[in-house]
Amino acid sequence: MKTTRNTTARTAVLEVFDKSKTALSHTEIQKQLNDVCDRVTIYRILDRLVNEDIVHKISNLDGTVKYAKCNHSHQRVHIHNHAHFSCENCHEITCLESVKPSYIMPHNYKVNEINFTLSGLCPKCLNSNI
Amino acid sequence: MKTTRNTTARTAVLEVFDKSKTALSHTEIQKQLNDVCDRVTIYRILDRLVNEDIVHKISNLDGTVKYAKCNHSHQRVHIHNHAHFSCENCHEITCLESVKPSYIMPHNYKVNEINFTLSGLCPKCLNSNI
DNA sequence: AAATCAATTGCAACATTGTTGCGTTAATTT
DNA sequence: AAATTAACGCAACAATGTTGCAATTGATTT
Repeated sequence: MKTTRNTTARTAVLEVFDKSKTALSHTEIQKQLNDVCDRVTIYRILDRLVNEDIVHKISNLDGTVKYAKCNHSHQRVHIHNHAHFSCENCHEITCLESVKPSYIMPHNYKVNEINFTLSGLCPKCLNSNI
Repeated sequence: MKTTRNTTARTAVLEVFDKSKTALSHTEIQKQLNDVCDRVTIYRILDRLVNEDIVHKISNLDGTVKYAKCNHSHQRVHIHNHAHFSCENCHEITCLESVKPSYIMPHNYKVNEINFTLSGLCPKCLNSNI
């Protein structure tokens, strides 16, 4: 079977996530890593982290893709059904762990996953900007 | 001021939308158009149609972008706050006009737009596949 | 500690998707 | 029919993501 290894690049990526309170794009991670490893390696590390359920992938409204570390230390099984907030001003994406939408589906659909993204102004920009 | 023109390419794109019951990607539209116009032209037409509120743009979970014609003939003001369903099997995206999530936001956020995408199996694949 | 094995990496090359500038074409107005 | 300018085609570019392969390195075994 495949075992996963703790490489320096992987550790560096995880450290970047720990330092950040918001979700990060591949490019943002690359800039913070400052040539620790190749561009391609970051893509592969992110793929692995997503598969291992350590990081989750967020597709934003504007087509950008970001990644955030999951905080599900206490949960056995982890479902990414929380909401994300995307700020139109500073473009930061934050997880709204507490926001879980309720909805009623038509019959004959089997829902496996939901993605709920809200956009607008985050508290920081709402206060400073107006 | 800028006026919008009814060109053959634009008409052709709108016809493709009318023929389709699901949301379409740029590539899908291009294939159906069969060299009616250039690739770039399709991008520009789609941009315009989105601006004119005739078509809405859907960013999918997997990062793909699709477009669908709005049906809001009867409404004065149109808000795209309905849900979309993305089938994991056939990859079709359909608008779930009736599904509107309810949710409670933390304070200090100003929500301007929401994107609610569900994925799983659509009725067609749910019946035929299993 | 050295050998082994496979997971991981770097590099180069490629694919896809979307954008921009500019000269030309054609839809609409007069 | 002529004038105006929105829309177009083309070429070139940019961003993002993928793939193949040889070299490297982390973990395990001897």
